Amino acid sequence: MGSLADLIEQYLQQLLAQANQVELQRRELAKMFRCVPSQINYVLETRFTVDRGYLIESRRGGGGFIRIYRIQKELPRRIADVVPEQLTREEAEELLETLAEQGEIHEEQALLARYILEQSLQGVAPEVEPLIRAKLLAGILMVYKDRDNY
Amino acid sequence: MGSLADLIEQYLQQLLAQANQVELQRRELAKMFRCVPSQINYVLETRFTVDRGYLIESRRGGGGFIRIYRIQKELPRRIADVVPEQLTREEAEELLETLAEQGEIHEEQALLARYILEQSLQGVAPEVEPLIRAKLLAGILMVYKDRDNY
DNA sequence: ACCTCTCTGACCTTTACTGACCTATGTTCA
DNA sequence: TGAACATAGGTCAGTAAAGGTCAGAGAGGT
Repeated sequence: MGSLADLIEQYLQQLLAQANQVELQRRELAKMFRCVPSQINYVLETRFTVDRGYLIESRRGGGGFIRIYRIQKELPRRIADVVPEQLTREEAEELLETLAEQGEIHEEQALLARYILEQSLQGVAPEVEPLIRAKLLAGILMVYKDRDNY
Repeated sequence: MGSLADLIEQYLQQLLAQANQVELQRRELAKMFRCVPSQINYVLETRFTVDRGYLIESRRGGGGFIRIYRIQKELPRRIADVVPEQLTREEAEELLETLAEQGEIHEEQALLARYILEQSLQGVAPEVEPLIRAKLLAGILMVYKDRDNY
């Protein structure tokens, strides 16, 4: 950790922890972190995505702004609500990352889940892999959550 | 003993004795020990495996890093002692029953494990099934035990 | 001699960051 | 009114800065 992008992300998330909507000026923020304005876009594009529960709104020209909204993703009660029927590797990755970020699971648990997925899917026929991955992950999450139903 | 890999391992373990999570830069560490960066990967792959109770996380690109987490130390060994390399369905069944009886896991956890095994092994080629079943169960047990730490 | 563990280097992928150029919006004044 | 100017943010390609992978050479022990 410690890249500029990480710092900017932290700063914004800190603001978002207080209100769940924050407005900023790209130029100002860039000046604050001594970088080019497009760096701000980079941070927004890579860190504040819809997948992770954020929405971006912006306006150009005089009095322009960028607003970040945090979508109030209420916690799904059922694991099944969060894990689709099928999952590609990348989707599973993204899901775990999101869950960890939202504090649903610990970072270590996400890592362990990744490992289990990886190990277990060795030698599985490619056409059923996404299906099995989904069921497996659902199972693992159930264990983490200790039941919650299925 | 006395190989470079051993030295690097010692160094890292020393750091891990203080905090149970350590972050490093591959290039820096390599420079420190006057070796090529991929040597660090070798050490991580051979010494800091999940079997031995470690998890690795990393990021590439500018500001990249490698993080080593230590999960509970004795746990992986104990699980490896209990779960064989391969398991038939019946053997897995029996093992779960025994573990539940001995109070190692709860009855509900055994049920859930059965469910996960069943679901996950759908469509797996028969010749690798016992292998995957074993790894999967080991992973599940690791998760069960791991969960108790949080 | 052979086997296993170490170690290296060439090549690859991912992530971060910058700068040039583009588009949209507001303001001023002939 | 509308043309020119000022002030925002957007896009994208290119470069730099990490870590990952893998085949094969080297070293040490039996």
